[in-house]
Amino acid sequence: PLPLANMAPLHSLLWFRKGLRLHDNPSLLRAIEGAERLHAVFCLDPWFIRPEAVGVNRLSFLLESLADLHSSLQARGSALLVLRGKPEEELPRVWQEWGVTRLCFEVDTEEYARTRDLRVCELAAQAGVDVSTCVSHTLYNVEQVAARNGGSPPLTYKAFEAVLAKLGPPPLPVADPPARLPPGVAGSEVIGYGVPTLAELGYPLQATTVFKGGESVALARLADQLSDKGWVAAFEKPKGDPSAFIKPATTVLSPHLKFGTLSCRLFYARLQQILLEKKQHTKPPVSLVGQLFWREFFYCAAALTPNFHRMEGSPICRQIPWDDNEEFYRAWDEARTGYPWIDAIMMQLRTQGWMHHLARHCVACFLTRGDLYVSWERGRDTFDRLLIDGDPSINSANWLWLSASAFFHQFHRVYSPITFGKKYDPHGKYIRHFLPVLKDMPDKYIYEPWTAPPAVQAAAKCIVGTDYPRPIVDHAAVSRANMVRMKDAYAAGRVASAKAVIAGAKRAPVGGAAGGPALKRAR
DNA sequence: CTCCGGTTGTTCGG
DNA sequence: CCGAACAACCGGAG
Repeated sequence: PLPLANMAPLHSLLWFRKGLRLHDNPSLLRAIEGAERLHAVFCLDPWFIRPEAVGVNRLSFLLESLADLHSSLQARGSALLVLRGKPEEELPRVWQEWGVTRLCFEVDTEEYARTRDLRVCELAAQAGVDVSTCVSHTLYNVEQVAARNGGSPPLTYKAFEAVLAKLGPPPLPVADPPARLPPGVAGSEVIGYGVPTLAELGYPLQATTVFKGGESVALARLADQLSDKGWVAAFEKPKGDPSAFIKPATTVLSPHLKFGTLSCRLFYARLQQILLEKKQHTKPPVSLVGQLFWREFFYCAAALTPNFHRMEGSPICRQIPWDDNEEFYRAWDEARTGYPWIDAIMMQLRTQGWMHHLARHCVACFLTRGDLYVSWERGRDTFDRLLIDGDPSINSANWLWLSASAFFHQFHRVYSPITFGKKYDPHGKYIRHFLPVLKDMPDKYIYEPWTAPPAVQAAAKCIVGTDYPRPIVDHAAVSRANMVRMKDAYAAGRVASAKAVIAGAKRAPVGGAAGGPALKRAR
């Protein structure tokens, strides 16, 4: 005889967070297994829904994604109900109101999400609601990756690739959901659960980005990007043109991967299909598959490294005494450093919420070790707010990289805010587009307008110091000085870690005393 | 300990 | 367009 509990009608609550799609959605399949009712919800958490945390472009992308998800669910006889409030309060309310017996959601490894989900799971346990989670935001389970690396996340891409080789290919996408989904709440019960407008959420301005959210858009973009198989096979990330803005040099699928409107496993599977047909193709780390692996590498490191998002207390972050220079930070943030290449990139960030990877490198290097010597955490926060693909793990990881705080340590390789962009865009089309005040500056001075003779500035209707700022620092001088400061900071770190090793050896003289190879350097 | 390789630097000389 | 010098870091392999 079946236990009585199994006889109770199964009412599933599918909680969307990332993973805003119907394709390759194992949590959705889990939720409908034997379910009499399915309630699909998204919760607008006030923690995120504030302009200081999430800019209008990313929020707009999210709302478009929710609307698209809702219409796809509607086409299957279901609906997306948008809750407003803290998940820890809203979910218990609806699972009581709707008689929910099972809660399904996708694993999210982000710091905030882990704490939130742990709390929600506790509340579910108290309420007698079963919880079921699936890994589908990443190719692999990050815990398994770390386990196969001896219990800690790999710190180099090479080591990471070696672990993936041991794990074998990632899971294939799961089947699409059926054409009809179980019913949820209906009629007057759904009133107040629609997708809100920006204004309703306290965002007075409309989005300015050209990039749109939603699973439909993501799948169309994927198909479009993969239609040129030669391009896919020849893709080499560092060879892209960061100044291309009409037709970007990369796929711009990152916001869709961030929100899960595109499954990384579907993307991976489609890439593999194409590469099988091609005799020769590029490989990780520079290929498109390599880009998915970078994403995975950074998710893994972020999920399993304590204090990953901070310098203090991080075991992998170099301790660097950055300058607390508010004016420098604000000039960078507000696109008024006086270096057109840098300011144009920051304007692209503000208007589109997306820049080419190498463009991000230039402004990140400039803010930190290259020129302004401001902490990577400040720049990270700006990116986190304004990028449409802003994802804490990947964002912090890249800032750690560019500031030579972790993963990358060749701090004497500094991007020039003048010559780097010039290589790709000698006429400054990119600068002229994002900084219209410079549109009539002659090519010769477009990257260094302060060197233009006064008559030239007057003719271009752009007087440096009045219409466009003078350079905030002398790049040649400060970058040289900063390299010395970085060298000193690294040296101080080595001294500190040597002391830590000695102290550790004194504390634990038993066991592997001779040489102590097990002792990890603490920085 | 040494040595090697590291997604994406710049500048100069040819 | 290409290689070398520049100045020199790290983690990981051996």
